[in-house]
Amino acid sequence: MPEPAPLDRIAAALRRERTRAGLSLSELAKRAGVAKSTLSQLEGGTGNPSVETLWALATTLGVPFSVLVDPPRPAVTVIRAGEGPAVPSEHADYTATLLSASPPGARRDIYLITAEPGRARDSAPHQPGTVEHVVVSAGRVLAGPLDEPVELGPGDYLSYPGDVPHTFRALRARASAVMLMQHV
Amino acid sequence: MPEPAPLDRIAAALRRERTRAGLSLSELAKRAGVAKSTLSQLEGGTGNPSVETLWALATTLGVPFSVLVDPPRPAVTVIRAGEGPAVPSEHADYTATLLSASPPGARRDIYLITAEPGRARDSAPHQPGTVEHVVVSAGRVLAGPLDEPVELGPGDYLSYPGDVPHTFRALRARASAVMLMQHV
DNA sequence: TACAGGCGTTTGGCTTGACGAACAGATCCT
DNA sequence: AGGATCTGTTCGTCAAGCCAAACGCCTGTA
Repeated sequence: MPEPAPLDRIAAALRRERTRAGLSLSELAKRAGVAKSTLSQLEGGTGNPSVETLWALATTLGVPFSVLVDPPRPAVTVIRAGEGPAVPSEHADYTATLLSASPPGARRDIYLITAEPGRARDSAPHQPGTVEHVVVSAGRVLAGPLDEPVELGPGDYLSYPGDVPHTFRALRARASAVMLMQHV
Repeated sequence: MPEPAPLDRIAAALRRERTRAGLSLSELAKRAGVAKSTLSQLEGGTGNPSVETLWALATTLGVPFSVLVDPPRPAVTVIRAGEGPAVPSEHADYTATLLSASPPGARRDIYLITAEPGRARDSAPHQPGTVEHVVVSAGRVLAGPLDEPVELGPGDYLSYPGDVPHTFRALRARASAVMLMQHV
């Protein structure tokens, strides 16, 4: 056994989301098409629901599936321009700063990219299913898959598969962009 | 019944992730502590796994739980500055453009925010567990939880819980920012 | 050819989740 | 008081998930 399933977290999440929706146990069970005995046991921490059951509950609660299995947690974080961990790069005229690393379950990283005009910054394919999102803040850039890059200006948005070779390059003047790297 | 559970998606995801990991069905079943007959049926689309079973498979595959229940998808998308669906707002000097809506499973939206100086744009709490990430592109803004907002300049990054009242306000001059709204 | 060892499938039995009904407690109304 | 109608719980039955073992298929090797 690699790791125990979070059955008690599911129980807690179910109670939490149900009360938030203002539903009684009976009502939720009825709407979801689940026996209220089943739901009662689940909220009690007893039981190991099938995907079908949990899916029905999640959809009628209007919450994504993983809310019921993944833990919560937030906080306020500020990273000032120029601060934050810089990602190593081959050449100095390109910097990527990691603003928010993928917490388990969120599967995405947020970077601030700044690049001087000149050499392109080509990237090897990432994990299959990875998608990158770019919003340009300043300057003009050429970005996207190596075989069909797109020219972007301030405010432009681009998303493309990250599991193929892709590029990022500042045109004319220094450029900056926010990049969201989304792992499947 | 509110909606059929994505049992065939789970089947497909299992096959996909397993082959990506370079594991045989037998090997994965062995490592996960699951009978290979069970896994075989699951990958065949037959069956309705319990949370325990699916959890064991997900963790040994090293992927988050929701990868197995939510769909994939990529593509190249460009939204030029000023285009894209604008989110309705109370007052006209604040615009939020939806760049990438949360595909089921990714649970995050990407917005481009522009605001004129003046009235603050306060938001009511979102779904519990929501986290917002802001990277300022231009101008100076005051953003964050209503009771402890933070002043930000170009390149600054801020993240804060979205499930409490929060605000966004341009100081002095027009400001723009990229906002990632991450649902749990 | 024969055999060993990998693969993914199908089969029978045990275990257990899901269901409906019966249950006790709490309001509320007559 | 006595229904009436909620709440959430527990119990017995049935269906189904899970497991181990046996099976057929293919590949490499003696």
